[in-house]
Amino acid sequence: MDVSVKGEYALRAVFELSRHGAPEPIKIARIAESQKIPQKFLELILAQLKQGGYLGSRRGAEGGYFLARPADQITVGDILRQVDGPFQPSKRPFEDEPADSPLPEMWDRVERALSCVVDRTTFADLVERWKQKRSKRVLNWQI
Amino acid sequence: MDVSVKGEYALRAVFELSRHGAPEPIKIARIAESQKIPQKFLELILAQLKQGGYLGSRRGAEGGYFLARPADQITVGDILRQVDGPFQPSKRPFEDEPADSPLPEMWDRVERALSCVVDRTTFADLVERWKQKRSKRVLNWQI
DNA sequence: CCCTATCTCTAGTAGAATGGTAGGGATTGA
DNA sequence: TCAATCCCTACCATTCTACTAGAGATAGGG
Repeated sequence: MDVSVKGEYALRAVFELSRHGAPEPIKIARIAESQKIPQKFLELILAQLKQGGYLGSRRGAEGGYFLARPADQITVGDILRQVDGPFQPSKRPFEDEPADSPLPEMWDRVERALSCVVDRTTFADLVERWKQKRSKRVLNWQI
Repeated sequence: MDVSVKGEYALRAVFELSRHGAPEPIKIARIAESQKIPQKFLELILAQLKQGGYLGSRRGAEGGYFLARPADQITVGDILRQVDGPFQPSKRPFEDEPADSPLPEMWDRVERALSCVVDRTTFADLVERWKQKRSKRVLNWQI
């Protein structure tokens, strides 16, 4: 019931792109540095996210990655599912399980609860919260 | 974001004990058979659950396992945490993460959402639902 | 008091997943 | 052209998962 490091890296990378907002691409190296992700590993992750249609890229000098659609149309759940695969709490039918087991119904509830958070949180939301946190820190700093 | 087979087995085993309800112990072999769990694997799981204080056991002939406390005082979350370890969605502090990242807060929300299901569902609840399902089936069968 | 059914404890293990690394090849902007 | 960048394939060490094996401890029945 935990998220892989890869998943966390993917979220951080997409957050970095969302936060920047600008249309010009950002280099892998810069994302890797500012989010402390091993660069070569990040390359694989970003390729996977591009493959899923969430990111676009440009190669050559001054190339880099950018969001393929607005930040408010990409959810945390999208990204996690893309890199870690679908997260069913338990393998769905679970062969040879007694037919009247109450567990599948519970797994449904778990999945819905999870979905309520990850499929409703967009990267625009995350950026919003990050900005709020930031302005608070500056406020404290001024006092 | 999924539960191990071991976790699922543990839940099924405790459900089996809860469903039976009686104070006399139930044999590993019987649980293994009725819930389709490899017996030797189940032995390890049950030992772990006993170690956690959720089950008790008696050895020798006519021995077996039983609930160490009433089914309405054991939650799904208890059992999952005992066998799979604490499920933090992401490794808590996550070293070298930018301090103002909005992700930790989101992981908190995920954890709370998860907790709302697994820590509020007791085995008494599961047995209750199982009975309802069962009586419905019988009803259909009679028609 | 013995014998057998049961739990208990320690190891081992094949296969998959995780979290990377290495090294070059393809493109593009200047 | 050339240098910076993404792209692609392969590899690899370690850990985790889902078991299996086998012997030991113990309690009830006869």
